[in-house]
Amino acid sequence: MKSERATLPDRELNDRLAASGLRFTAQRQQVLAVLLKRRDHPTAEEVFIRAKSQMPDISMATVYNCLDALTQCGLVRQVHMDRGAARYCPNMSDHSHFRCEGCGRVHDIDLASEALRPHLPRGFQVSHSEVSLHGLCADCARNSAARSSAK
Amino acid sequence: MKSERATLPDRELNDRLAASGLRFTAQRQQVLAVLLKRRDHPTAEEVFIRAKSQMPDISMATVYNCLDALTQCGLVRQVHMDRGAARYCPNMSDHSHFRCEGCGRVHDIDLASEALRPHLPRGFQVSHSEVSLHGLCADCARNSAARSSAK
DNA sequence: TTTGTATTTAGAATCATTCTAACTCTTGAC
DNA sequence: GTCAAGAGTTAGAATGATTCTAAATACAAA
Repeated sequence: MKSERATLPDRELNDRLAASGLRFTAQRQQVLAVLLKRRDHPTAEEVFIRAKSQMPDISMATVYNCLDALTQCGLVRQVHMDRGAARYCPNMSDHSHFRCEGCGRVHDIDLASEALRPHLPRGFQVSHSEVSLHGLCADCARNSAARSSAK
Repeated sequence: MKSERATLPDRELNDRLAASGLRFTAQRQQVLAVLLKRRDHPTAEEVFIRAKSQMPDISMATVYNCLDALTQCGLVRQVHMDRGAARYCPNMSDHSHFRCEGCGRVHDIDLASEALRPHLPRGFQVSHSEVSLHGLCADCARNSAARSSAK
């Protein structure tokens, strides 16, 4: 899980968009900035709220459009944890996600989906895979252990 | 991935339901029968259509209720592949799913989520995990290879 | 400039799912 | 057996996330 530069230069965004036949726009820049600032896997609605605080006229439809555009050009990934809203992640390395049932946070896990390939039946070709884990993160597990031994 | 008996006796269903404080009903029996008959991971709507052909008065709300009840008492699992409708699987062994982008079928894959545990950071406790794979199944991969070499 | 295309926007539409309230069926107490 | 209480079923309304639509706007190339 290598860390990426905190701020991706606009030039990079521009080039990536152009490579997919998409234009650089202030809204797309803003949405990407939101995702890079706090890498906490926000939902589209959370992205909307954060983006709106900087850019009050942005609309929900545009946030969805921008998230799509950024996903298309390979700067962002959609993450599906529960059955609820999709989340967005700017960490493009091959990794998995863990959602803590205690604090609700989604953690990046260094488990490459590439590692699953050997388990496939002969002849199957994987184009994409997703691993989602649920449980207690280290902090919450410690707290819950402490709580139950205290009573 | 051991195969289960094609028809689970009603007695078993009754016992499992009772163990969760639920009653045996004709609708729950019918919904389970649908899932056991064709183990093709149908959505709630597909279950509804199939159940309705045998039991014309059953409603969608009841199908959801029955699927919940069967999930609760451990006879059925929800499977989440795309962002769309949840699917239902009566294979309770620890396995994963592969959705073929060619034929749309969902295949059971003998990949225990238990196998992922060693990859977790120290202190994390997993209560549940799900692996979903996408690509081409052996049949579709073969067909697509044949098609592209023919042209 | 002009013109064509991409993008943004608000709101309507859609899809899967959950909720609600009325009705029905079971079960257990008498 | 009768009856009340609690489960379960039902249709339809409500919800939440997302996509679609149509009009307005902004760009980019000619």
